[in-house]
Amino acid sequence: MTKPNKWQSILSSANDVFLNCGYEKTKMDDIAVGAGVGKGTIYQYVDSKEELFVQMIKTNVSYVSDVLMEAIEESHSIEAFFDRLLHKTLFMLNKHGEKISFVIYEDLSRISNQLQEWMAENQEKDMQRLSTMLQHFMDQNDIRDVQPEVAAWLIQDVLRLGIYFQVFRKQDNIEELMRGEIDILLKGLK
Amino acid sequence: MTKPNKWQSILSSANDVFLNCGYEKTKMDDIAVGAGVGKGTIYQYVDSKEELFVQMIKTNVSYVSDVLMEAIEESHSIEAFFDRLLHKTLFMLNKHGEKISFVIYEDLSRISNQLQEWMAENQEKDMQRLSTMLQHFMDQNDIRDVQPEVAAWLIQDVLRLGIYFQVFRKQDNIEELMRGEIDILLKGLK
Amino acid sequence: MTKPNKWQSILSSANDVFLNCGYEKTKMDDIAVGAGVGKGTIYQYVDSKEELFVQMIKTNVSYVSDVLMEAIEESHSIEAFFDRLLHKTLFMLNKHGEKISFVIYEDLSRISNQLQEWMAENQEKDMQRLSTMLQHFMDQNDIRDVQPEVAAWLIQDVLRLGIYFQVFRKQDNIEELMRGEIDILLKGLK
Amino acid sequence: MTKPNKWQSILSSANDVFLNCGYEKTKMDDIAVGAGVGKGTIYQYVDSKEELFVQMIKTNVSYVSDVLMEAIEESHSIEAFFDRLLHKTLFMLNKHGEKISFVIYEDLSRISNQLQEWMAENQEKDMQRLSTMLQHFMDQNDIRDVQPEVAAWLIQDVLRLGIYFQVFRKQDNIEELMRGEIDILLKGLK
DNA sequence: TATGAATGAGATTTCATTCAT
DNA sequence: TATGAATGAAATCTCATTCAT
Repeated sequence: MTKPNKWQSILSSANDVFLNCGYEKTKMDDIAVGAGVGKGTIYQYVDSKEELFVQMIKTNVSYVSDVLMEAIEESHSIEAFFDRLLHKTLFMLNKHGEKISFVIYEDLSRISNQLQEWMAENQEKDMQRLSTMLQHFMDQNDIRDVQPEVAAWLIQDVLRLGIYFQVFRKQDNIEELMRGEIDILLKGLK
Repeated sequence: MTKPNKWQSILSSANDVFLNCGYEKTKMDDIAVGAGVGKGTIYQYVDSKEELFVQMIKTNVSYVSDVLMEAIEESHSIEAFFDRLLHKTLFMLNKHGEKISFVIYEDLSRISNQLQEWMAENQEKDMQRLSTMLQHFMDQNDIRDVQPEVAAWLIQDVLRLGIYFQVFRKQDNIEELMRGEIDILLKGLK
Repeated sequence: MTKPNKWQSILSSANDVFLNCGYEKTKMDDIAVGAGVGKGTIYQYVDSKEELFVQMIKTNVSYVSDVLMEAIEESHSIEAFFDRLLHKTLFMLNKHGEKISFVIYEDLSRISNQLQEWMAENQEKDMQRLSTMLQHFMDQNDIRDVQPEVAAWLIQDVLRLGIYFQVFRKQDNIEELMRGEIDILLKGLK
Repeated sequence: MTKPNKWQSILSSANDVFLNCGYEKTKMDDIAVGAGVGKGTIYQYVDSKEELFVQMIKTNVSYVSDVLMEAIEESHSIEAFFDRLLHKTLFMLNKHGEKISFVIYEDLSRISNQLQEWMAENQEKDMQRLSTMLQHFMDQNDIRDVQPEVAAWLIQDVLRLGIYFQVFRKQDNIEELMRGEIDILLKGLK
C-alpha cells in the first residue's frame, strides 16, 4: 500500500470513529484498527490526536462551504439560488452523509482553540459572501430590504434543517421539508 | 449546611463547570471545589458523573421548553405569539445566559443514551404543541397552509438565532436580529 | 496507614528502584509495587516521575554534605578533621549504603536541569566551607600553603574512594584504604 | 560513499549524540540524521543501539588508558611520571574534549552488563600496571611505602580532576590545578 | 547495499469511584 | 452524614527494530 492510500485510510477511519464516538471517547487504537494500520503509523502523518481531528473537520467543513459558494456563483435570482442550494445540499448529504453533523452540532472550541478560530474565520467568509449576494438581490429589487445578516443565517438554516432531519431524525422526506422551508422564506407565513 | 443547600451548591457548580469545560474535560474534583463540598459528598446525591450531568441538562432544557409553552398558551394570533416569544426569549437569555447553549450545541447522545431519549421525547412534545398551535392558526386562516413540521422548526430557529448571536458571537443587537427574523418568517423575502 | 508512612514508603521504594535500574529504566509501576501502594497514590505526593527523582536525590545529597559539615564544625586541626571525616564517612556508608552512589557517579544534568543547578549550588557551598576551613588551617600554619580548591577536591576524594570501593568494588577494607589515602594526603608520596 | 566512511560517520555521530543526550534520550533517528545515512543502514554495522553504544565507549576508554600507559612506559621516577601524565592529559583533554566525561561520570552497568565487565577488566589492568610501577618506585626508594591500590586511585584522580574542572566547571586553569594536586600528592599537606 | 515507512510493546499520567474514618 | 486519600483501568504517545522496495 502506498503512502497516500494509508493517509486516506486513516482520515476515513478517523471520520467514522470521531463521528460515532465523539472526540474524547475516540481512541487512537480504534482509528488505527479501522484504518487497518498500526497505531504508530498515524503519528507519521499527524503529531497528535488533536491535529488529526482538526484535519478531519477542516475537510468536512469545506464540503459545506463549497455547497454555499457553488450555489452563489451560478445564481442570478433568489429563486435560482435556492433551487441550486436545494440540489447541491441533497447531493452533498447523499455523498458525505453524516460526516457533516459534527461541523454543525458540536461546540468545537473545547477541543481546539486553533480550530475554533479557523471555523470562525470560515463562517465569517461564508456570511460575507452570502451577504454580498443578498445585497445584490436587494439592489435589483429581487428581494425586499432585510438585514443581510439575518437572511444569511436563514439561508444556512436550510442546510441545518437538511442535516438535522436526515442525520438525527432519519427522515426520508428531506427534499419536501427543504422545499417547504424555502417556500416560507420566500413568501412568508402569512 | 443543610441537605437541600448542598444539593443546590452541587448543581450550580456542575452547571458552571460542565458549561465551561464540556462533559469529558470536567473533573468531579472541580465540581466539588466549586460547590464547597467534599468529592465523596456528590455521590450522596447522584450515582455517577453521568447522572449529575443528566440532572443539570434536564433543568436547563426546561427553561427552553417553558419559553415555547408560555408563548403558545397566551397567544391567539401568530403575531401575538411571535411577540411573546421574542420577549420571553430575551428574558430567558438575560437570566440563564449561556447555560442554554449546551442544550443546543452539544451532541448529547454520546454522553448518555437515556438523556438523548429524554431529549428526543421532550423535543417531540414541543414540536407537537407547536404543530397543534400552527394547525389552529391555519384553520383560522391566520397563516397560510404550510408544513407544520417545517414551521415549528423555523419558530425554534428564533431561539437558536438568539442563543448563537448572544453566546457565541457576543453581539448586543439580539432583539433587532430576532425582530428581523420574525419579519422574514411572516412576510417572506420577496 | 497514615499519610507520612505512605510517603516514606514511596520515597524508600523510589530510592531502591532508581538506584538499581537508573532513571530511565525505572518504571513508576515498580516503585508503586515496591512501596505497596497504588500507582496513582504516588501522584498525590509528586507531580511527575522527575519530581520524585529530584526529591530522592536531594535527600541523599544532604547525607554527604552533612558528613562534610559535621566534620568541619568540630575540628581544630587537619588531623582531627580527617579523623572525624573518616569515622563519619564509615558511619554514613554503613547506614545509607548504596544510596549515595547515584549522587557521585551519575550525570544528573540530563535528567533535570533544575536538579543540576541545585546540585551545583550545593557543591559550591561545600567547596566554600571546605576552603574556608583550609584557609584557616593555613593561616595557623597547621598545613602549608596550597590551592584551597585543589585541597577541597582531594578531601572530597576521601568520600569518593570510600563509596567507590564499597559500592562498586564491594571491598571490605574500606577503613584501611581511607586511612591510606589520608596518610598520603598529609605526608605525600615522597 | 564507501563502507568505511559510512561506519566512521555513524560512530562519530553516535559519539556526539550519546554525549549530549545520554543513552536513553538518544534516538537512532538522530544518530542516522547526524551521520547522513538512513536509519536502517546503522543496522548493517551493529545489531542494536546497545552495541553501537558499546563500540563508542570502547573507543573512548582507550584514550584514557593510553594516557596512563604511555606515561608509565617512559618514566623512571615519580616526578617524571607525573610530568608526563600532566602533559599527556592536557593533550588528550584538548583533543578528545568532552568525550571522556561519559566514561567517568556515567554508571555504565545499567546500560550493558557486558560493557561493565569489559570496563572493570580494563580498569583492573590499568590498576595493575600502575601498581607495578608504584611498587617498582617503592623498591627503589623513590617513594615511601604506601598501599599501591590507594596510590593508583590517587594518580587516576589527577585525570578525574582535569576532566571535572574542564568539562563540568568549564574552568581554564586546568594545568595549574593539576600541578597543585600533583604537588600535594608528592609532598603532602603538612 | 541502502532506505525509511510501518509497527506495537510499553511508558507516564489522569480521574471517576470507593471506603475507612 | 461528610470527607478526601487511595486506587488502577485506560488513555496518548514514543521509538528501537523490521522489511519491502
